[in-house]
Order: sequence, then structure tokens, then C-alpha cells
Amino acid sequence: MTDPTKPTLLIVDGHSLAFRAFFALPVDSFVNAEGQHTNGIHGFLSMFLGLLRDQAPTHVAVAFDVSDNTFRKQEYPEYKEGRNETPSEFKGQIPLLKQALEAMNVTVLEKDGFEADDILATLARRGSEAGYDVLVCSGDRDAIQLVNDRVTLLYPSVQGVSKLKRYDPDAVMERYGVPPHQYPDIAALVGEKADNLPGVPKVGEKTAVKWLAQFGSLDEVLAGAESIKGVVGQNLRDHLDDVRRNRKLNRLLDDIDVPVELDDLELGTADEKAVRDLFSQLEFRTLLKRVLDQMGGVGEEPGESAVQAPAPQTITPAELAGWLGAAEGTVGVTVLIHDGWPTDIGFATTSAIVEAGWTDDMAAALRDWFASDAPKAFCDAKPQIKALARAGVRVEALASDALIAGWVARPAFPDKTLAHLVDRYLGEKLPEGDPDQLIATGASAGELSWYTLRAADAVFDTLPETARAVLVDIELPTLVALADMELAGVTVSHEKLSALSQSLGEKAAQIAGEAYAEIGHEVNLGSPKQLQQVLFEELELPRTRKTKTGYTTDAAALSDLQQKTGHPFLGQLLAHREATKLKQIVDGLDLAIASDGRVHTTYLQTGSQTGRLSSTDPNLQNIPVRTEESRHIRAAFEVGDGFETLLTADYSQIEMRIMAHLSGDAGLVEAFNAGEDLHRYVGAQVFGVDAAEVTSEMRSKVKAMSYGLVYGLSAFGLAKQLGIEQKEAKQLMLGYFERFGAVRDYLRASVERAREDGYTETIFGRRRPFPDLTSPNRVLRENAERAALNAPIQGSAADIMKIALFRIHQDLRGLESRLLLQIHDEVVVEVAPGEWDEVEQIVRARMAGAAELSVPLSVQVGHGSDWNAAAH
DNA sequence: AGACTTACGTA
DNA sequence: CGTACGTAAGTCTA
Repeated sequence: MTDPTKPTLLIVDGHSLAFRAFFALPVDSFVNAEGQHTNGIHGFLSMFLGLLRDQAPTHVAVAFDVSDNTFRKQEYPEYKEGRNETPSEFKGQIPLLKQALEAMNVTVLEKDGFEADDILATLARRGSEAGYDVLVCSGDRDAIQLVNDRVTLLYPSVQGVSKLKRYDPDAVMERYGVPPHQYPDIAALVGEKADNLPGVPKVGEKTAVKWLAQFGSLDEVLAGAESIKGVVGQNLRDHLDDVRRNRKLNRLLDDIDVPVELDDLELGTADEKAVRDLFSQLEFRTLLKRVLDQMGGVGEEPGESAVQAPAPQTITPAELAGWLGAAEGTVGVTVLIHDGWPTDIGFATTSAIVEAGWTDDMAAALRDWFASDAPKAFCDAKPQIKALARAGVRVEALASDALIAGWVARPAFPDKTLAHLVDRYLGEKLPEGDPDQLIATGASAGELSWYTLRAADAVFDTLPETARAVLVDIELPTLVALADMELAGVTVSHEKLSALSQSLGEKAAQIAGEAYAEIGHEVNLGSPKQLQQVLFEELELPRTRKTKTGYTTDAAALSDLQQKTGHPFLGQLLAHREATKLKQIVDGLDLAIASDGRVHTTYLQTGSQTGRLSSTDPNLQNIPVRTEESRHIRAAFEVGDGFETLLTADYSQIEMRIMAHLSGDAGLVEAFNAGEDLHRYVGAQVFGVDAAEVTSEMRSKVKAMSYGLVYGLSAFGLAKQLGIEQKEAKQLMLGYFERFGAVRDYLRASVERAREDGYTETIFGRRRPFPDLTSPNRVLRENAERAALNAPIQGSAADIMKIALFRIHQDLRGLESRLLLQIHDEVVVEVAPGEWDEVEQIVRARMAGAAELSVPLSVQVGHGSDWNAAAH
């Protein structure tokens, strides 16, 4: 590479390379908890560290442009005009990059009135005169002119910033056909679009090289312009001044006053504390490790380099209780599972690892410790806690779950595995198994526990105070409740479902037959593509809203078409859709009934960006309820054997109440405190009539408006939903805000606040980053605005329900009754004989008391032998 | 087989 | 041009 006896000076164009890195790395994958984009910084530093490692420079400097106000701009005001605006996600990365370089004790240079390339040129000259090997790293082609026997250019290739092409004089000759000092002549003739320097029309590299070879120099080309034939010759003659101007502007100044001595650029060691602080804020784990490894020098934290896990000791049941009793601090735990049952177990402190296969003796030896208040850290605790529970081991004192901590930190990009967390937060590699080996060759249960413990700590350290409270006071207790709910499952009647499935199937078949008769042939009614053929080409119905691949056939559009044309096929299609959809849900549900006659969903605690749960396999949070027919499905959810009844409890208008609380809108707060029918009350206010005079039409309008508010509904959307003119919708909104203006003020202020902070926060401190709020892209920005408007409201509701949920779960200890389901604002409890009164009291108190708002939390409770009956 | 698209169920 | 999810079927691509 470079001569080891000579000092090597590396000079880097910071701005141009960070900008290339910005476009090379996915912008959305590099966002820290504050919403700061970091892809340009990350990409630059990664490349920079690679340079330090591979080129081993002894002296280093990174140069930046200060502003657009350069001597070139003064000479030619159009210089660099017409460029696209710098993406907002990139702005703000440069100051942080400079901070990072300064923390690494790398000299950062900039000079008012000049570009980074001029600093590069000056230092390259001074370095080569002083006998250094000089490496110039820039993404600007003008830097090619700096190449000579002592100066090599490293130029990023199109594949990305990490691949740098070396240009020495021979390489320049080979690529451009001229020696380096002549490259600006080519550039002057061809022009540079990025700098808004037009060249000679129709002249490209080929022609420019030919002329230079022919005439010897640019001056001679210009002098001999008369002799060049054809259109290009004329073009050249017409643009002589442009070429001269280009050549003047693309000459890099190698004698500007850079107030630094070469000795000052000697590469030192990083300021470890500064690097740690900044990289922790930027959430750069891997880079932190690389910096400390490469530039660490003194003061490395003990243990930091010793990332080798302690050797795992296989332990006997007899020894285990003693080991656990002696362990200090939080213990990392990993339960390996097969078919829901434990197969292996491992424990780790920061300094020791023990592990063993799962046996009954082991279970007996563990039971007391797991039930004790000794703190335990898991990674993805829920399935492990469930497996332990199946084996008769109850887990108390869940101190951390690394996976959930990672989600609380970054709800948009939750790390899915321990390996991700170890990589991101520890900057280490989790030993990987060979997937071809039948027996795992990767980390053992004990080793996984060791990584889990350290990763959980590392994630926790990055969390802001409020997020720590969310994790510890809300998420972890919720997790324990969810594990029990999943284990319990809910009884679903196979008999009811198969009867339903059959009748829905017959209904669908009959409707399909009628539909085929209507259009004269069969068609796959489930195929949007075939339906488009039928609707818009055969039947020649008016086209609907466009989709990516054609025209939509969704229910709203079909109803609309039906209104317009009255074509019978449309009604048949809609009815068929409904029947098949229901049948599909029924069949899916039936298939999910386990051997105990119950359906056990899995709640994803890290599945949403707002803080809500989601439910999968099967999803029990979207069981139909709206139509009469669909309620038969809910009727198949029954109280289980040995229990007396199902209890359902749901919050009334919880999101509107939260909005009343957050906005402090006197009218809305009063509406809730009045305790009447909310929409009737609001309707009376908006339409200026007595509550008794609010018609059902008025009521449904304000109801739609109220709900829409929470989602950032526009007049357009409101009009569409209510089937009214946009003008009327606008009037409705105006009337609404006349009475409830503080709501609008709150919503606006809340989005503005989020734009400044880069994130939203719920009442309980759960944060969600919104980097797109400052995007220049209107669609992205407005989408982010609506989501940011909704996030604190939906998220606060989720927080409240979680708090209620785990408190109910705790209160139900000692009773036989148990929680079964959570559907966002509703819970379902299976009540044991004789426990109704107590259970109802617990549920009401815990739900109503989950948060102290300026309006009451109203809870509706019902009971019945099935879910449908209980809902009334 | 896996990714994408469309459609649709819930709060 | 209404937020947050999960599932299934059809269709396209490898």
C-alpha cells in the first residue's frame, strides 16, 4: 500500500463523502431515538475507519465546505445553482459528524470563502513537498488534478462509499486518457453539470481527449478553434468564454492560508469519553467498538475488550440453588424450548455462566429461585415464562426483557433477535450456529443468558428516563399478564363454527351462482383482476378510483357504483364478499382450536409503533362484530368448563377522553363530566339546539367528526365518509371547532412540538420518533403529521389499558377467575363460580382508576355465557 | 416458494 | 386526502 518508512498524510473531503454515504445507506434504518437521521454520519465514519485501518496514515485531516459563499460563486453567481435542495434528513448530520471527528481527535478544517477541495489541494501540495505520501479522498472529480507521483486520489465508486478506487497517474491516464494535470482541461470542455458549469455542446470526454492530444494543451485548442470543422467546431467557437471560465473555476487553489502545521495533523488517540457519549446518543454500537479498537489508546474500560464469554459450567440440580442464591445482581436467564416445553436452561451473571438440560429435578431445584424476588433478565421472556409455567415453575421479579427494551427504544424498528441487540447495543457478534447441524453449534443457553444480561443493560442505558418507566412500570408487568392470558386461551365451539361455516359456504355458493347468471359466465369473484375485466370492460360500468394495477373493486367503490348504476351484479358481489370473508374467518378460527378446545392467540408486545398490542396466530383482535351475522362468530367464543360466565369490560370513548384531557378543552371536558351521551351533547353544541332535539343524522355527523379528529381527518375525508359535500363537511368542522377550539389548538401544537422534538410522547412518557415531520416531501410529511397527531392519543390509551390489564391480573391472584382477551379498549374475563361480584369490582376499579385524567374513565361491563351475549 | 397487491376484519 | 394492526387470496416473479 504505502511506504512504511514514509509518513502518510490522508486528507478527506468530509462533505462530499458524507453526502454520498447518505444516498448509499437507507435513510430510515439509521434514526436514533430522538429522530435524528444518522446514515450519512454512519456511512462516512465506517468508510473513514476503513481508511485508517487499510491505509494506516500517520497524519489525517478532514476538510469541509463552510458555506456557498466562495470565490467561485462571486466570480460566477450561477456556480452550483440549480442543485436540488439538500434533503432535510441530511441537514444536521454534518455538525454531528464534525463533533464525532473532533471526539476522535481528528483535525477538522474549513475555510470561509473556499471549498473543501481547495484545502485538499493546499495540504496535498504542502504534504508532498514535505516528503509525505499523500492520500486525497474526495467524491469530487476536480480532485483528479491533484494526483501526481506523491499524491493518490481515493475516489468512491458507484457501488458505494466503502469501495474506493485508487487513482495514481497511471490510473488517471487509463481512465481519462490524459495525465492528471490535464483533467481540468477536459472538464472545462465537457462542463460539470453538478456545478452548473455548462461546457461545449456535443463535446464529451472522447472529443475533449482527442482535441487535447491533437493540439497539446487547452490554450492551443482554444487558439486553434478556427481549424476545427463541423458542428462541434462551431460550438467550441461559440463557447470559448465558457470553457475559459470553467477552467478558471475548476482550478483548485493549492496555496490558500490553512492555519495548521502538518505536525498538528498527526493521528492521535480518540477521546474515549467524548466518543462514548456522542456515539451513545447516535446509537452507534458497532462503530464505537471500531473506533475504540482502532483509535482507543489509553483508558479502555476494563472488560470492554474482554468480550469473551466466561466458560459455561454444566451444573447439577443439587448445585444450582446454591449458585443462584450466591449470584449477585440481575441474573440473565434463557430457557430453550421445544414444542412449548423447556429443553435446556442457562443462567449468567456478568462473570459466570451455568447451564443444564431440563429435567424434573431441575424444575424442582429452580422453583423457589424463580418465585423469589431475585431480579431476572430475559430476551423475549413471554414464551420462556409460558414454558416454565407449563413445567410448573412460576416466574417473579422480571427485571428486564432485552427485546422489549429494544422496542421501547425504537418502536419503528424493533430488533427481532438477541443477535440484533448484541450487534447494535454491544457492538459484538453473537456466536452463530451452523444451520446445517442438527445439534446447535451456536451459543448455548448459558452463553445466550450472558449476552442477554449485557444486552438488556446496554439497551436500558440508552433509554431516556421516561422510557425506562414505561418499560419497568408498564411493559414488564403487562408481559406477565399476557403470558397467563395466552396460556389460558379462550373456549371456542367447534360445533357452532362448523355449522356457521357450512351455512356461509352454501350462501356464498348460491350468491355466486346468481352472479354468474347475471353476467352470463363464471368468474373468480375473489380475483380483483378478473372482476375489473367484468365490471369495466364487459359491463362497461364507470371506472373507479385507480390502484397501482388498475381500478379498485373495494367495497366502498362497489357500493358507490351500485348507487350510480343499480347493476344487480354489484350487490351480489358485495354479498358474496361478505359471506366468503366471514367463512374464511370462521374456518381460520376453527383450525386454531387446540386440543383443549380453546384458542390460544399470541400477543405481540413489540408489534406496534404506538404502544398497542397486536394479536396473531390467530388474530383475536379483529373478530367481526358489526353485522348481525358476524355476531354469530362471537357467540362461538364461550365460557369454559368449570367457569360461570364471561365478563366483558370496555372503555367508552377512551381516545376522545384522552383528547379532552390533553387539550383541556373546557367544552369537551364538560361534555364528559356531564356524563350524558357524548355525541348527543356535542351535537347539541355544534348545531346549537337542545340535546333532545339532536337528530340521529346530526348525532352521526358529529360522531364521525369526533372520531375523525383523532386520525387527522380532512374535510375531504369527512365528506367522503358521510356522503356529503366537501363544503358542508368544512362547515361542520368550522362549527365543531367554534365550540371545541382548544381541541384544534392542542392538535396543532402537538404536531408542532413533535416536529421540534423529533418525537411524540404519551401521557406516560412512551416516545415515538417522527423524522419525516420535517421532510420536504409533502406526502411523507403529511402522513407523518397525521400519525404524530394520533400517536400520543392512541398510545396513551394503550398505556392506560396495559396498566389496567396488569393490575387486574395481579388482583385476580388468589381467585380462579382469569383474564382471557384484550381487544385494545376491551378485556374479556372468565369468571369462576361465586366470584362475579369481586371480579366485577376489581375490573371496574382497575380500569377506571388506571389513570387520573381531568375527565372520568367510563367503563361498561357486561356478562353472558358467550362473547356476543356478554357484550350487552 | 416468496414477494407484492388488493381487500377487509377490529379498535 | 383517516390512525393502528393481521390475514388471506390472487398474481407476479424467481
